[in-house]
Amino acid sequence: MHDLKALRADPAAFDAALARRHLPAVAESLVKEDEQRRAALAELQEAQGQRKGLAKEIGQAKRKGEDTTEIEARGAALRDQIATLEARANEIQKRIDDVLQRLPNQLDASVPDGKDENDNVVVHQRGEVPSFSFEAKQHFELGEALGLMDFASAGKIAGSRFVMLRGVLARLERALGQFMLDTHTGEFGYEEVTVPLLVNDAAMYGTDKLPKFAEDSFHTDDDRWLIPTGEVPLTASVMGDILSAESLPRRMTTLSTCFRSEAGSAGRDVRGMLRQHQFTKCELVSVVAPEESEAEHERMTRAAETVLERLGLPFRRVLLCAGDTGFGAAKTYDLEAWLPGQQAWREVSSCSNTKDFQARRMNARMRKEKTTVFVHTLNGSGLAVGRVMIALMEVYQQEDGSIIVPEALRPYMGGLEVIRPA
RNA sequence: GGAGAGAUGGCCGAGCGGCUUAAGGCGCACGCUUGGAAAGCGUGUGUACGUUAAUAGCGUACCGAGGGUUCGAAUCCCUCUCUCUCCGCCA
Repeated sequence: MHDLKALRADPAAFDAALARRHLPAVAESLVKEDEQRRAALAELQEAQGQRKGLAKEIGQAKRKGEDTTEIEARGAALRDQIATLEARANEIQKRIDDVLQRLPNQLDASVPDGKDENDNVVVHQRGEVPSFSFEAKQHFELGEALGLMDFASAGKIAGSRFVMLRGVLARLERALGQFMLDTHTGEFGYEEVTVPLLVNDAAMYGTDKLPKFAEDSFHTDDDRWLIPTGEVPLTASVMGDILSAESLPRRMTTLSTCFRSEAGSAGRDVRGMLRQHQFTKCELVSVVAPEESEAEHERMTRAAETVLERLGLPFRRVLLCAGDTGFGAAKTYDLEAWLPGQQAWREVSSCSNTKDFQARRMNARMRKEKTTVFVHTLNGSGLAVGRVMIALMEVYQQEDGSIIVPEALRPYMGGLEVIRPA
């Protein structure tokens, strides 16, 4: 959501921000609507004041036993007038909100211009891209050969874009999730939280998944949504709150299942478990004072990177350009792991600073001196468990199709060092 | 799923059509008092929008949420949400 007062104060800046997103200007028409809104509001408040006065007069007159027929008639007329004024003010407000709700967040000054992912900027790369003396396989070839990655059964019972992991591969996924949680809670001060996987409209709207991205998520018969990411329940948990300055920063992490309808990605990544309707992700969310969010963004991204480093997976940090930055984000770093089988860098984390964009939508504030200010919210994957597993399988694969378990994970795997065919 | 009770300011709690500008208490802040503290006394104590240079004033709205009745609603009516008690079912 956007600040109407800021728009009014500097319409040109508002349009300039939209232009960076390659969107048309709207400030002029919004400023006009806002003038109408305020005029209507002034009229309404004037009439409400009159109603208050009249009601008081009638009350006093009745107590004295005087006849109030005449004033009551004036009151009745006023009531109708107020109803009309109220309807008009609401209608203008709704028109403004409908436009504002659908406008993306303003980009941070440090975000590079650009059209799509080709204009993203690689910030740094960590770890060596491995070379193989044989032809590296893709994760699904490895997994199916091991007999531990079962797409056929999943397809039978659920459809495409689902998988059943078996045996030590199922355990590997579990191990990765535990390892991520332990790292973030133990070393980075995140509070572990288990969350509802079904949420209401308000939570989805507050985390900017509605109204624009309704078709990307699954909706239930009883009017709830399957969470597309743990970000939704974690962030929306402070919805409507006024937080004390001492309670910030608030850092939360959850290991949750996520659900995506993947409408509109037909034909993309159809093979394997890169893009599923259901996947596990360790999510990081921070709620911080406005002046802290930039530093928090770096800190959060470092937390996510640390997991990749411990697992010995080569990755790079990418700063998304203007055209590739998501709707709610002011600035986003993606972490991309190297997939030897695919010979490609693939996203395993996306860390965003939304600044006050979500906070405004869900009305989450903090106390500051005599007043309140909107908090800043950040979210990042720390990390996408399924995709990290894919990277791990491909990076640690051996010529015979076995997979070496990275040292950091062995305590979580009962000491297992190599995954071999079942 | 069935039956019942409830939701009021940071917290407790009264109010159940107009004298509410939401009583009273607790907490908190500031001041007085004191050698110092406690106690005591006094004053203040929410959010949003509008107006404004202003986080000063002034105005409007807000008693779980949304509708309705009325000249007037915390108070009456309807719908919904959540909490509690009991019953049923159940991992």
